[in-house]
Amino acid sequence: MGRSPCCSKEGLNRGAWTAMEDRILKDYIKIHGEGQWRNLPKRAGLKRCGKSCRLRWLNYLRPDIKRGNITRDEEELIIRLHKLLGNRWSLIAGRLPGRTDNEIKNYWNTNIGKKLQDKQSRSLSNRKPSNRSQQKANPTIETSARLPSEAKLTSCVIRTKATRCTKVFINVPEPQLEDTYKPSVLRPFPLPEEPESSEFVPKEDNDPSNLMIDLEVDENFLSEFLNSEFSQLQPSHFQNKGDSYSNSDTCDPGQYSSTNSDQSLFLSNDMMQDADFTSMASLMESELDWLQDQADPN
DNA sequence: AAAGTCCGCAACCGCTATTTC
DNA sequence: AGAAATAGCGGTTGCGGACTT
Repeated sequence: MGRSPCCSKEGLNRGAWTAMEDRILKDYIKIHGEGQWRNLPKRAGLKRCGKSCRLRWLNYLRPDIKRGNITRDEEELIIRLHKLLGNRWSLIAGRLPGRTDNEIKNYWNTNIGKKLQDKQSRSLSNRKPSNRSQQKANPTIETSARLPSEAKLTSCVIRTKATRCTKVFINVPEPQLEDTYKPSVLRPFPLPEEPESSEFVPKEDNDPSNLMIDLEVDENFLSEFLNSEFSQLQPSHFQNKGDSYSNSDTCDPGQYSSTNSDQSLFLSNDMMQDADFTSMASLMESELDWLQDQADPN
């Protein structure tokens, strides 16, 4: 399906915005509101493409943008949310009022990701001589955009292209009849400050017992999930597409796919003591409770 | 003081999902 | 039904300031 470019690039300004342009855009949106980005530049008299205007507004000019350094609390929240959501920066930003996805993404790439990587490499070198394959096997290394593609395969949440999340993949655990859910298992990968020898022992990703269920999630499910009372969500939000372990849309869990169809929020085997919806909801509810507490202790 | 390097951030790019016609 | 338009997302780039040599 051919698409015309969002704007004709001829005669348009590029690069940093001037104070004048900012003012024009701000004033225009104050009067006419957001939206209609394609037509906005022409109407406002800006020599910018609509996309650029939208980005400038969302990431910089919006009145509710919080400026200033990311606090320690915010950083911790970002780390937690990133463990839960992967590189879904807009979802993470949604839990941090006043922060933009771009800001969080940049912060992650320049600060947190680097810290985690340093910690990781230090702990690896303390244990054994550095070994690429060992580093690759450790899921706590979340790679930044600038890392080579090989390194990206180490991540537990793989999204090679910008897509909206419409599916949830769950590893079905082996039957553990007596096990009941323990909140601690919700954090499948040790936090940076947690010792590696916690009770969590990652399973081999290519363990064939890790069946995957491709759950089709209805519209905006994840946002709903994050913003709603979990008790109000119904199992009907999911439609089991069946055994997708061998589904061509998915991939061998040990060789995370880099195809377009990979839109998974990956919940590891150890996050799930039970594969049914109730357990999944309670798992996420518990984690979100914790996050809520951090964001708003009252 | 000048040149080179590093790093953070804003902006851009290419893509998909959704909506509209 | 399907093409086009629009909105939104995450990855990547490049500018400019800070720092080092």
